[in-house]
Formats: sequence, C-alpha cells, structure tokens
Amino acid sequence: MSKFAVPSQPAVRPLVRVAVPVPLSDGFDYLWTAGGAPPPAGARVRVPFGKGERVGIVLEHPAATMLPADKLKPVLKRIDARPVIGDELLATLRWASHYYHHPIGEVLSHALPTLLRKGRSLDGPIERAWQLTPEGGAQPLDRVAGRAPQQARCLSLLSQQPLATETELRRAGLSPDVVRRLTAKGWIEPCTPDAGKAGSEAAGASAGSRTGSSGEPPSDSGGSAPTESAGSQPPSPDAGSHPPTRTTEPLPDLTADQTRALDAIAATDPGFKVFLLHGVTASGKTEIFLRLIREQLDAGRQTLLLVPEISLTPQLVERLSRRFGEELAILHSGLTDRDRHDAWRRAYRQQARLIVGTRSAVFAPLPTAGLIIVDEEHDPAYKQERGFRYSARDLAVVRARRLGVPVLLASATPSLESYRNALERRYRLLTMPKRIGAAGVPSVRTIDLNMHASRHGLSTPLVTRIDRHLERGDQVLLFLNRRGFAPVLFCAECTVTEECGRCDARMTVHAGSGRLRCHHCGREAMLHWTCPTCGNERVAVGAGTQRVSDALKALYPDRRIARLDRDVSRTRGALATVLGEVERGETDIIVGTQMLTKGHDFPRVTLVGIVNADQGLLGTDFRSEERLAQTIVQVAGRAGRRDRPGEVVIQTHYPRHALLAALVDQDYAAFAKLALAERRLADWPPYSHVAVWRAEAHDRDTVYRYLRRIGATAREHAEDVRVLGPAAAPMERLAGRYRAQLILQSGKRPPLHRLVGIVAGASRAWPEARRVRWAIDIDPNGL
DNA sequence: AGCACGCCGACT
DNA sequence: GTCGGCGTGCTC
Repeated sequence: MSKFAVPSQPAVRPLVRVAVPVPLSDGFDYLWTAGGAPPPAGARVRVPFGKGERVGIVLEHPAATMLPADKLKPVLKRIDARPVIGDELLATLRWASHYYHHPIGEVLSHALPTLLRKGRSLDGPIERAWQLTPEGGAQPLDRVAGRAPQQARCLSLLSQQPLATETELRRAGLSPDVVRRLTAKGWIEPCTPDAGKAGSEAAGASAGSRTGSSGEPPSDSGGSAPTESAGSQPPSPDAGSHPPTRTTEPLPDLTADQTRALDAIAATDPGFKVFLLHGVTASGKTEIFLRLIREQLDAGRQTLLLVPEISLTPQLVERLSRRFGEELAILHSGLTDRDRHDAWRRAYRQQARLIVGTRSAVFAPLPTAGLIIVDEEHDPAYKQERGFRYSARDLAVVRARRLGVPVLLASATPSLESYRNALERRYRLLTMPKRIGAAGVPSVRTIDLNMHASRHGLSTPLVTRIDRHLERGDQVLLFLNRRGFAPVLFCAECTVTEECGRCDARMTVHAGSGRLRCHHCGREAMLHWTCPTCGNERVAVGAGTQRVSDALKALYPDRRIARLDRDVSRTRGALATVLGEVERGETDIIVGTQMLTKGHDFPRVTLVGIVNADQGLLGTDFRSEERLAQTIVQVAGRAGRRDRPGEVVIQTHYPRHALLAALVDQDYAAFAKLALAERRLADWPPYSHVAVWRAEAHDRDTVYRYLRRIGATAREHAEDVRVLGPAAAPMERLAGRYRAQLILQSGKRPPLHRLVGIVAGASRAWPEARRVRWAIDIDPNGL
C-alpha cells in the first residue's frame, strides 16, 4: 500500500531512452521487447515515431519512465550490435547538448555521416583507391603493353587521372588480379580516395565521374541482424599490423624554436593538457604537427587534426597525404555521402589513424585517440552559425579532456580567449617567434589617408611602393575585404544611394556584369548609371577588388594582374589556376579578399598592401578589433617568406589608432595584451560569458514581442546575470526578415546557463515562440 | 522539424 | 460543391 512498496512484478520489461533527430526533448522512452539485452548506449535503433519511423540512438536504459504505459511503444529493431558512438563521444555530445542548449537528437545526428544517420550498416566494404607510384609513372607503356596489355591499360588510366577507385577500375574492365600484380610490382599503390580528390580539385583537374554509385549493395540499411564482421568492430589498439607509410622525403632539420616546442611537449606528463602554439607565419608549425602525428602513428594511436577549410589548404592535405598516405582520412562537407561514410568508417575501424577535417570532424570516431590538433584555432569557421551552434575548437578541448589526451591549439594569431588562458597558465604557451630562413619579420607601416588622397583605393605612396617592388621583379599582394567594383552607387543630386530593399544594406556595383548585387541576400538588379528619380549620372563610391584590379591594369598595362575573391573562385578550378600562376611567378600583382589570407603561401610576394583597414576599426562588435588584427597579421605573413625581406603597408584614416600602433611597432602578442586589457575594462569575453538570444520574423513587432517576453522572463529569474535588450541586430533587416537579439552576460558560467535553461524551457510553450525563428547562441562569434 | 487535423476563401 | 491556406497540437 505504501508508496515504498516493492513492485510486485518480478521482471520489468526493459526500457531504452532514445535520441530521435527532432528539435525536442532529451530523449524518448521505448520498450525493449525483443528479448535479450537491449542495445547498448550509442547504438542505433529503428523506432516508431509519430506516423512514421526514425533512426535513433540509445542514450541510456532508464529504470522507470514518467510516461503512461499506454504511450510506450516498442523499439522496432536494433541496427547496431556495437555502439556507433562510443561512450566518450556520447558523453561529450550530451555535454554539448546541454551546454549549447540544443536538443540531443539533433546534436547526435550532427555527429554521424548522412548514411549512418539514415540507418546504413556500419559493415560492408570500404572502397579503396589507387594511384601510380613514381616507378609506375616511369614505365614505358608500350613496352609493358607487349607483355601485359591489361596492366598497361591500368597504368594508362591512372596516368590520365590522379587516382581511380575500385569501382572505376572494375568498370574499366580491369580485374582485381591486374591491380594486385601491379601493386606487387610497386607500380601502383592504394591511397586515400578523398585526399586525392581534394588534391586533384585543387590542381584544377577533374576528378572524373565518380559520384554516388558504388559497388556496395544500396540498401542494407537497418536490415538483417547486425553481422559480426571483424572489420566493423573497434579493434583493440594493436589489432592488425600498422601498414607501412611512405616517407619519400627526408625529414627536414628542425629550427631551434621547433625543437624547443617539441621538447616542451615531450617533457610533459601524458594525459590531458592544452598547448597553445603561437607561431608566426612560416615559423614551421606544420612540421611540428607532422612530427607529433608521426609519434602517435608509431605508438598505434590516432590523431585528429582540425582545419578551418579544406578547400583552402590543398598544400597541407597534399603534404599529409605524401607522408601518411593510407592512414589518412579526410572529413569535410564537400565530400559525397558515400566518401564521408567511408572516411568515417576508416576512422572507426582504425584503418585511418590521422583524421583531418573541418568543424564537424571534431565528432569523428577516435577509438584510440592520442592527440588532437586545432590549426588556426582563432578562425571563426570553427563556430557553427546555424542550428546546433557549437564551437569545434572548444569541443576539441572538452573531448581531449575526456579522452585524456593532449590538445594542441595553433595559430599565428591566437584568439584572445586562448591567449588569456595561456597567459594565466591554464594552457601551456609555446612560441615560435622566428621565421624559417633569413627573411625576418616584415616591416609594417601605415599610410595616412587623411594626408594622401586615394584613387580607386590606391594612394600615391602605395603606388610608389608597388612601382619599386615591381621594378625589382618582385610580386605584390593587395588585400581588400570587399568584392565587386564599388560598395556604393550614389546620386549627388538626390544624395541617395541604391539600397537592397530586402536588407539594410547598399547594393554593390558589379561593373563587369553590369549588375547590382546585394552581398547579404544575393538579390541582383540591373545597373543603371542614371538616377531613376532625377536622371542625373550617378557615381560609384569606394573600391572593391574589381575596381582596384581595373585601376592597376590601367596603371600597369604591361603587368600581369590577377584578382581572387568569391566571384572569381566560383568558377570551378579558377582558384587553383590563379594560385598556381601566382606561385610560379606568372602574376605580378594579386588583388584579393580574405581568401588570400588562408592556407596559401606566396613565396615571391615582397609587398603586402592592406587597401583599407578602417572597416574593422569602426566595427560595432566587441570582436571586430581582434578580427582585424588577425586579418592584418595573417595577410602580412604572406609576404617575403624566404630570403627576401617583406614590407607591409596599411592604408587607414586612423594611423594613430592604438591597435594599429601595436601591430606596427610591436607584434601580435603586444596587441593581444592591449586588447585583453580593453576587454577586461569593458567586461566582455573572455572576462565575462555571453549568450545571445536571437530572433527573426517577417514582421518587426512579432520579433520584439517575443524578445521582450524572453527579456522579462530572464530578468525575473536573473541572478548574477545581466540582461541587455532586446535591440536590433547589426543589420536589422536581412533578406526581408527583421532580426533582433537579447544579450545575457555574466561573470560566471553556471548562473548564465541556469538562466538560459529556465527561459528556454518556459518559452518553448509560448505562442510567441511559434511565430519567430529563434536561436540561442552560446559564446557567440559576434553580436 | 514533420505531419496531421481543422476551419475559412476562390476555383472547376 | 471541392482544393488549399497556415494556425495548433503532437510525437515516447
């Protein structure tokens, strides 16, 4: 009778709590009726959900449920015998779901490649790819053809494309036997399919027709009982032999800085530890990575290397592929579902021991992790800006802690968050202040635009310097973070500029195509120079990359001038073509945007001009100065890498600005300390923690009605949390929607997270919440 | 998020 | 008389 009575049923039917990929709840309870032990946490199951069925992931096995018995449905079937998501990753993802206030089902589905999300089996063959070895490439085809025509055909095929997959070879009518014989001779070798493809795309070559189709049965999804093929299990650390990896090139000698950094890492106790490697451009950070990765491979452990964008780092991928060949797996959004599935499973099966990828690769399976590296850790691309708004860099640290492995954050321009952690000894700071070679640190100076007029973005002193460097036969790089011809189309008569109409933004003039384009929503319109209201001739004010490169062509008709921005790189292969021409010295001046600051090095460039630094100085955001400093230092780092001294000039109306002064007179570390002092005074991150509550709708009132209610509720419950707003987002209208935000700020995380949890829980039931698109952004990149 | 049900306008 | 608009509610 008492509520403490022991349940009379001796055996309760087991329950499983399942994460289903819907933006709701922390899991749905189901019955396990199939007998035997229910699937373990991290394994996929197919469950009835609403009218249909979904693939979910088992979270736990609760002893009891709040749900009335008549609502409980049984699990339809088990998909995996073993977890697809191991305990460590599952725990990290549950933590992330909580920390970023995002539903667990969606968080978990982010961690899996599409095919696994849909229920595709873990088992099944992984397609291999083959490429020519140098010896294979050197074989005279006609001689081979005399004795082994099939082998010759295979060699010929592989000389026409960088690699071929098993399917492609089979389609070409080449038997596995031919492939085996050629491998035995050392004329061809297996390689990483995705690496070769990334490389070949970067080289402008077509990767051919290998999409979608596969040699695997198309629908083994969720089918029969899971097979127990050995390959699908996470093997013990030393299962299988370590395939020999190619080291065709001798290891380069280390600089004193590199040796010191590596020694410092080697000298620390094993286990979790965060290193911040602050190495100036060209100080040889990559070689540090390579040595550390090699060490892990030799110990049979996996390394995860995160990079901001694969497509911009073909050089790195190529270098990794050369050194680590078959042990490399690449994960990024540009892969086909099929390739991603394969790469993911190679990591899961430990056939891949080096996993390189962008943001979402932080969720890669790492059954024998030994090290995590985050390259360019300051890069905003690590933050996902929609849906599940996580920071891959921060999650890398969280994951490393749980894995008990070291994590290396590296950058020439560390984020202020990481830098502060290093200064306060929570992270171990490793510095590499010197460049490899004799080039030394470039000289940096400003050009005061108040004293020197600029035409088409170019001031006389800048042009003078360009002259000098060109005459010496050197290359010039001009950086301008603005595409198109001009950002403003202005009528002097009406004093009116052409606006987007859907956004609070001006239309950018694209003179080449004779169009106006909104860079925020993509809207396009015809470009008419005559003003529609008064008929006056309008003028283009300001300069974009197109205008600057046009002006340079007029100024230097005999020089080869190239432009690189998103407009150019949209054309397939154009990025690689332009970069290749610059690299080979076939270009004299390269003008471009952000794209130039990432990944690629330009060894012949001796002058870097920053056409306009002022946009960043006038930014509204607490992070805009940090971003500008990072951009300037990164682009400056492209100059004079080898034996030639580099020169950097910055055009600005604010040459006395303290930030620029710090960068000109000293270095990034000096800037960072200055910027941190300002952040502390203003109580911005990393000295406070911020969550932004964003909302948007077609109607302005709807947005504010919602956010005012969020604000009121937040203020009601706020303890140690400041609630600011609601206020308009920096661009209030974007693509026809009104956007506003509420800022929650606190010196401590726990009260902030508690408050966000309370308000989020309450607000989900409000009718106001249904009328807006809303999101909670923890640790926002910007406001 | 999907997907249903449900109650009010312009069409064959 | 129907097709279909999206408001509201539900998913173990």
